[in-house]
Amino acid sequence: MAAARLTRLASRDVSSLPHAAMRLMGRLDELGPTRISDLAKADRCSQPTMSNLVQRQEENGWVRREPDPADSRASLISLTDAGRAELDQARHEAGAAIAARLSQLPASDVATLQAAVTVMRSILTQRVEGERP
Amino acid sequence: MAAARLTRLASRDVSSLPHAAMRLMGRLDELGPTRISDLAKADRCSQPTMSNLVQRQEENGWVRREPDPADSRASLISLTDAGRAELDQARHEAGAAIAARLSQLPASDVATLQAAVTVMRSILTQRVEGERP
DNA sequence: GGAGAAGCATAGCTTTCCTATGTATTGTTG
DNA sequence: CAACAATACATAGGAAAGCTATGCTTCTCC
Repeated sequence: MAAARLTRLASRDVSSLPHAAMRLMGRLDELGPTRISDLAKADRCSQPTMSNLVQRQEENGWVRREPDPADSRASLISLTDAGRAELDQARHEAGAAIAARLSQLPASDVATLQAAVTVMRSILTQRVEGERP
Repeated sequence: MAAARLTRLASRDVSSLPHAAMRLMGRLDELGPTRISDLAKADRCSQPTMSNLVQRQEENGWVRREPDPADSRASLISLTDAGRAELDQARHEAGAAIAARLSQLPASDVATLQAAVTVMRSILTQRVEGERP
Protein backbone atom coordinates (compact mmCIF):
# COMPACT_ATOMS: atom_id res chain seq x y z
CA MET A 1 0.00 0.00 0.00
CA ALA A 2 2.71 2.45 0.92
CA ALA A 3 4.56 1.72 -2.30
CA ALA A 4 1.39 2.13 -4.32
CA ARG A 5 0.53 5.45 -2.75
CA LEU A 6 4.05 6.71 -3.11
CA THR A 7 4.10 5.73 -6.76
CA ARG A 8 0.83 7.53 -7.33
CA LEU A 9 2.16 10.59 -5.57
CA ALA A 10 5.30 10.65 -7.69
CA SER A 11 3.52 10.05 -10.96
CA ARG A 12 1.38 13.12 -10.37
CA ASP A 13 4.48 15.27 -10.38
CA VAL A 14 5.54 14.20 -13.87
CA SER A 15 3.53 16.00 -16.47
CA SER A 16 5.58 15.59 -19.59
CA LEU A 17 5.11 11.91 -20.34
CA PRO A 18 2.06 9.72 -19.95
CA HIS A 19 2.60 6.90 -17.53
CA ALA A 20 2.47 4.02 -19.98
CA ALA A 21 4.71 5.74 -22.49
CA MET A 22 7.28 6.32 -19.79
CA ARG A 23 7.23 2.67 -18.86
CA LEU A 24 7.62 1.57 -22.46
CA MET A 25 10.49 3.89 -23.17
CA GLY A 26 12.24 3.00 -19.95
CA ARG A 27 12.11 -0.64 -20.96
CA LEU A 28 13.43 0.12 -24.42
CA ASP A 29 16.27 2.06 -22.86
CA GLU A 30 17.11 -0.96 -20.70
CA LEU A 31 16.64 -3.67 -23.26
CA GLY A 32 17.50 -2.10 -26.60
CA PRO A 33 15.56 -3.23 -29.69
CA THR A 34 12.85 -5.57 -28.49
CA ARG A 35 9.85 -7.40 -29.87
CA ILE A 36 6.37 -6.30 -29.01
CA SER A 37 5.46 -9.52 -27.25
CA ASP A 38 8.61 -9.36 -25.13
CA LEU A 39 7.81 -5.79 -24.20
CA ALA A 40 4.32 -6.87 -23.20
CA LYS A 41 5.77 -9.53 -20.94
CA ALA A 42 8.25 -7.14 -19.38
CA ASP A 43 5.53 -4.58 -18.76
CA ARG A 44 3.04 -7.22 -17.64
CA CYS A 45 0.34 -6.19 -20.04
CA SER A 46 -1.38 -7.98 -22.88
CA GLN A 47 0.15 -8.12 -26.33
CA PRO A 48 -2.60 -6.02 -27.97
CA THR A 49 -2.18 -3.37 -25.31
CA MET A 50 1.52 -3.15 -26.07
CA SER A 51 0.81 -3.21 -29.78
CA ASN A 52 -1.44 -0.21 -29.38
CA LEU A 53 0.95 1.61 -27.07
CA VAL A 54 3.83 1.17 -29.51
CA GLN A 55 1.70 2.50 -32.35
CA ARG A 56 0.86 5.63 -30.43
CA GLN A 57 4.47 6.30 -29.50
CA GLU A 58 5.47 5.60 -33.09
CA GLU A 59 3.08 8.35 -34.16
CA ASN A 60 4.73 10.63 -31.64
CA GLY A 61 8.06 9.84 -33.21
CA TRP A 62 9.50 8.54 -29.97
CA VAL A 63 9.84 4.95 -31.03
CA ARG A 64 10.91 3.22 -34.24
CA ARG A 65 9.85 -0.11 -35.71
CA GLU A 66 12.19 -2.27 -37.78
CA PRO A 67 11.67 -5.72 -39.23
CA ASP A 68 13.33 -8.49 -37.26
CA PRO A 69 15.89 -10.01 -39.63
CA ALA A 70 15.53 -13.35 -37.89
CA ASP A 71 11.73 -13.58 -38.10
CA SER A 72 9.62 -11.71 -40.58
CA ARG A 73 6.50 -11.95 -38.43
CA ALA A 74 8.14 -9.86 -35.73
CA SER A 75 9.33 -6.27 -35.48
CA LEU A 76 12.00 -4.81 -33.27
CA ILE A 77 11.04 -1.66 -31.41
CA SER A 78 13.64 0.86 -30.36
CA LEU A 79 13.91 4.41 -29.07
CA THR A 80 14.41 7.29 -31.49
CA ASP A 81 16.61 10.23 -30.58
CA ALA A 82 13.49 12.28 -29.89
CA GLY A 83 12.23 9.46 -27.68
CA ARG A 84 15.42 9.37 -25.71
CA ALA A 85 15.33 13.12 -25.23
CA GLU A 86 11.75 12.87 -24.01
CA LEU A 87 12.65 10.07 -21.62
CA ASP A 88 15.59 12.02 -20.25
CA GLN A 89 13.43 15.02 -19.57
CA ALA A 90 10.72 12.99 -17.90
CA ARG A 91 13.30 11.30 -15.71
CA HIS A 92 14.72 14.64 -14.82
CA GLU A 93 11.30 15.87 -13.74
CA ALA A 94 10.61 12.74 -11.77
CA GLY A 95 14.01 12.94 -10.12
CA ALA A 96 13.44 16.53 -9.09
CA ALA A 97 10.03 15.71 -7.64
CA ILE A 98 11.40 12.82 -5.63
CA ALA A 99 14.45 14.75 -4.54
CA ALA A 100 12.27 17.52 -3.15
CA ARG A 101 10.70 15.02 -0.79
CA LEU A 102 13.81 13.08 0.03
CA SER A 103 15.62 16.24 0.97
CA GLN A 104 13.26 16.64 3.89
CA LEU A 105 14.27 13.29 5.32
CA PRO A 106 17.22 12.46 7.59
CA ALA A 107 20.06 10.71 5.79
CA SER A 108 19.40 7.48 7.63
CA ASP A 109 15.90 7.31 6.16
CA VAL A 110 17.24 7.82 2.68
CA ALA A 111 19.68 5.01 3.29
CA THR A 112 16.81 2.78 4.37
CA LEU A 113 14.99 3.52 1.14
CA GLN A 114 18.12 2.81 -0.84
CA ALA A 115 18.50 -0.57 0.80
CA ALA A 116 14.84 -1.28 0.12
CA VAL A 117 15.26 -0.50 -3.56
CA THR A 118 17.86 -3.24 -3.79
CA VAL A 119 15.50 -5.69 -2.16
CA MET A 120 12.63 -4.65 -4.39
CA ARG A 121 14.76 -5.19 -7.45
CA SER A 122 15.50 -8.69 -6.32
CA ILE A 123 11.79 -9.34 -5.94
CA LEU A 124 11.19 -8.06 -9.44
CA THR A 125 13.62 -10.55 -10.92
CA GLN A 126 12.33 -13.36 -8.75
CA ARG A 127 10.59 -16.28 -10.32
CA VAL A 128 7.50 -17.34 -8.43
CA GLU A 129 6.33 -20.93 -8.45
CA GLY A 130 3.73 -21.56 -11.09
CA GLU A 131 5.15 -19.15 -13.61
CA ARG A 132 6.32 -20.34 -16.97
CA PRO A 133 9.83 -19.30 -17.96
CA MET B 1 10.98 3.01 -10.52
CA ALA B 2 11.38 -0.02 -8.34
CA ALA B 3 8.35 0.95 -6.29
CA ALA B 4 6.31 1.52 -9.43
CA ARG B 5 7.20 -1.81 -10.94
CA LEU B 6 6.60 -3.62 -7.71
CA THR B 7 3.21 -2.00 -7.35
CA ARG B 8 2.32 -2.98 -10.88
CA LEU B 9 3.48 -6.51 -10.22
CA ALA B 10 1.38 -6.81 -7.10
CA SER B 11 -1.72 -5.26 -8.63
CA ARG B 12 -1.69 -7.86 -11.38
CA ASP B 13 -2.11 -10.60 -8.81
CA VAL B 14 -5.33 -9.14 -7.49
CA SER B 15 -8.17 -10.02 -9.79
CA SER B 16 -11.18 -9.36 -7.65
CA LEU B 17 -11.18 -5.59 -7.36
CA PRO B 18 -10.33 -2.90 -9.91
CA HIS B 19 -7.46 -0.74 -8.87
CA ALA B 20 -9.31 2.51 -8.31
CA ALA B 21 -12.12 0.80 -6.43
CA MET B 22 -9.61 -0.77 -4.09
CA ARG B 23 -8.04 2.59 -3.39
CA LEU B 24 -11.41 4.19 -2.72
CA MET B 25 -12.57 1.48 -0.39
CA GLY B 26 -9.26 1.41 1.44
CA ARG B 27 -9.63 5.10 2.13
CA LEU B 28 -13.19 4.68 3.32
CA ASP B 29 -12.03 1.95 5.64
CA GLU B 30 -9.39 4.31 7.05
CA LEU B 31 -11.45 7.45 7.24
CA GLY B 32 -15.02 6.34 7.83
CA PRO B 33 -17.83 8.37 6.22
CA THR B 34 -16.19 10.98 4.05
CA ARG B 35 -17.17 13.63 1.54
CA ILE B 36 -16.45 13.19 -2.12
CA SER B 37 -14.14 16.16 -2.35
CA ASP B 38 -12.13 14.95 0.64
CA LEU B 39 -11.85 11.53 -0.93
CA ALA B 40 -10.60 13.15 -4.12
CA LYS B 41 -7.94 15.01 -2.18
CA ALA B 42 -6.86 11.90 -0.32
CA ASP B 43 -6.66 9.92 -3.53
CA ARG B 44 -5.04 12.78 -5.43
CA CYS B 45 -7.55 12.79 -8.22
CA SER B 46 -10.01 15.41 -9.45
CA GLN B 47 -13.41 15.80 -7.85
CA PRO B 48 -15.32 14.67 -10.97
CA THR B 49 -13.18 11.54 -11.19
CA MET B 50 -14.02 10.66 -7.62
CA SER B 51 -17.66 11.50 -8.21
CA ASN B 52 -17.73 9.05 -11.07
CA LEU B 53 -15.82 6.37 -9.15
CA VAL B 54 -18.20 6.63 -6.21
CA GLN B 55 -21.18 6.29 -8.53
CA ARG B 56 -19.83 3.11 -10.04
CA GLN B 57 -19.11 1.56 -6.68
CA GLU B 58 -22.51 2.64 -5.50
CA GLU B 59 -24.02 0.69 -8.40
CA ASN B 60 -21.96 -2.29 -7.31
CA GLY B 61 -23.44 -1.98 -3.87
CA TRP B 62 -20.05 -1.59 -2.23
CA VAL B 63 -20.49 1.97 -1.11
CA ARG B 64 -23.34 3.97 0.38
CA ARG B 65 -24.19 7.65 0.10
CA GLU B 66 -25.90 9.55 2.90
CA PRO B 67 -26.73 13.23 3.21
CA ASP B 68 -24.31 15.16 5.36
CA PRO B 69 -26.42 16.46 8.27
CA ALA B 70 -24.12 19.45 8.59
CA ASP B 71 -24.24 20.52 4.94
CA SER B 72 -26.96 19.59 2.52
CA ARG B 73 -24.75 20.19 -0.50
CA ALA B 74 -22.49 17.36 0.56
CA SER B 75 -22.87 13.62 0.92
CA LEU B 76 -21.01 11.27 3.17
CA ILE B 77 -19.72 8.13 1.50
CA SER B 78 -19.16 4.97 3.48
CA LEU B 79 -18.53 1.27 2.95
CA THR B 80 -21.43 -1.15 2.87
CA ASP B 81 -21.11 -4.62 4.38
CA ALA B 82 -20.72 -6.04 0.89
CA GLY B 83 -18.04 -3.47 0.21
CA ARG B 84 -16.14 -4.39 3.33
CA ALA B 85 -16.32 -8.07 2.43
CA GLU B 86 -15.01 -7.29 -1.03
CA LEU B 87 -12.19 -5.21 0.40
CA ASP B 88 -11.25 -7.92 2.84
CA GLN B 89 -11.06 -10.49 0.10
CA ALA B 90 -9.00 -8.27 -2.17
CA ARG B 91 -6.61 -7.56 0.68
CA HIS B 92 -6.35 -11.22 1.39
CA GLU B 93 -5.46 -11.91 -2.24
CA ALA B 94 -2.94 -9.12 -2.31
CA GLY B 95 -1.43 -10.28 0.95
CA ALA B 96 -1.06 -13.81 -0.33
CA ALA B 97 0.58 -12.63 -3.52
CA ILE B 98 3.06 -10.47 -1.65
CA ALA B 99 3.71 -13.12 0.96
CA ALA B 100 4.60 -15.62 -1.72
CA ARG B 101 7.39 -13.37 -2.85
CA LEU B 102 8.52 -12.21 0.58
CA SER B 103 8.82 -15.79 1.72
CA GLN B 104 11.64 -16.26 -0.74
CA LEU B 105 13.67 -13.49 0.84
CA PRO B 106 16.00 -13.65 3.83
CA ALA B 107 14.53 -12.17 6.99
CA SER B 108 16.95 -9.27 6.90
CA ASP B 109 15.58 -8.18 3.54
CA VAL B 110 12.04 -8.28 4.86
CA ALA B 111 13.16 -6.14 7.77
CA THR B 112 14.66 -3.65 5.32
CA LEU B 113 11.36 -3.42 3.50
CA GLN B 114 9.53 -2.96 6.75
CA ALA B 115 11.77 -0.07 7.71
CA ALA B 116 11.26 1.43 4.28
CA VAL B 117 7.50 1.28 4.66
CA THR B 118 7.77 3.48 7.73
CA VAL B 119 9.85 5.98 5.81
CA MET B 120 7.47 5.93 2.87
CA ARG B 121 4.57 6.65 5.15
CA SER B 122 6.36 9.66 6.49
CA ILE B 123 6.86 10.90 2.94
CA LEU B 124 3.17 10.45 2.26
CA THR B 125 2.21 12.67 5.15
CA GLN B 126 4.88 15.23 4.32
CA ARG B 127 3.90 18.66 3.18
CA VAL B 128 5.98 19.91 0.30
CA GLU B 129 6.63 23.61 -0.15
CA GLY B 130 4.20 25.20 -2.55
CA GLU B 131 1.25 23.06 -1.55
CA ARG B 132 -1.83 24.63 -0.09
CA PRO B 133 -3.07 23.09 3.16
C1' DG C 1 -30.67 39.51 1.29
C1' DG C 2 -27.40 39.24 -2.34
C1' DA C 3 -22.57 38.01 -3.99
C1' DG C 4 -19.23 34.94 -4.00
C1' DA C 5 -17.53 30.46 -2.45
C1' DA C 6 -18.07 25.52 -1.81
C1' DG C 7 -19.81 20.74 -2.95
C1' DC C 8 -21.37 17.83 -6.55
C1' DA C 9 -23.03 16.27 -11.03
C1' DT C 10 -22.83 16.20 -15.96
C1' DA C 11 -20.75 16.45 -20.55
C1' DG C 12 -17.28 15.35 -23.64
C1' DC C 13 -12.81 13.80 -24.29
C1' DT C 14 -8.23 11.05 -23.77
C1' DT C 15 -5.46 7.29 -22.14
C1' DT C 16 -4.86 2.74 -20.82
C1' DC C 17 -6.25 -1.57 -20.47
C1' DC C 18 -8.85 -5.98 -21.66
C1' DT C 19 -10.77 -10.25 -24.56
C1' DA C 20 -11.77 -12.16 -28.87
C1' DT C 21 -10.47 -12.81 -33.30
C1' DG C 22 -8.03 -12.49 -37.83
C1' DT C 23 -3.69 -12.81 -40.73
C1' DA C 24 0.74 -13.95 -41.91
C1' DT C 25 4.83 -16.42 -40.95
C1' DT C 26 7.44 -20.26 -38.82
C1' DG C 27 8.09 -24.94 -37.03
C1' DT C 28 6.95 -29.69 -36.90
C1' DT C 29 5.63 -33.92 -38.35
C1' DG C 30 3.70 -37.82 -40.75
C1' DC D 1 7.25 -31.88 -48.64
C1' DA D 2 2.50 -30.86 -47.62
C1' DA D 3 -0.46 -30.10 -43.75
C1' DC D 4 -1.17 -28.59 -39.03
C1' DA D 5 -0.05 -26.32 -35.00
C1' DA D 6 2.17 -22.52 -32.87
C1' DT D 7 3.90 -17.83 -32.84
C1' DA D 8 3.95 -12.68 -33.69
C1' DC D 9 1.23 -9.10 -34.53
C1' DA D 10 -2.92 -6.24 -35.76
C1' DT D 11 -7.75 -4.99 -35.43
C1' DA D 12 -12.32 -4.53 -33.29
C1' DG D 13 -15.10 -3.38 -29.61
C1' DG D 14 -15.68 -2.13 -25.00
C1' DA D 15 -14.68 -0.93 -20.01
C1' DA D 16 -12.20 1.65 -16.54
C1' DA D 17 -9.94 5.71 -15.04
C1' DG D 18 -8.58 9.98 -15.62
C1' DC D 19 -9.02 15.15 -17.13
C1' DT D 20 -11.14 20.18 -17.93
C1' DA D 21 -15.08 22.97 -18.38
C1' DT D 22 -19.44 24.06 -16.80
C1' DG D 23 -23.88 24.24 -14.39
C1' DC D 24 -26.85 23.71 -10.21
C1' DT D 25 -27.59 23.97 -5.29
C1' DT D 26 -26.53 25.37 -0.91
C1' DC D 27 -23.56 28.00 2.47
C1' DT D 28 -21.30 31.94 4.23
C1' DC D 29 -20.45 36.44 5.06
C1' DC D 30 -20.83 41.29 4.57
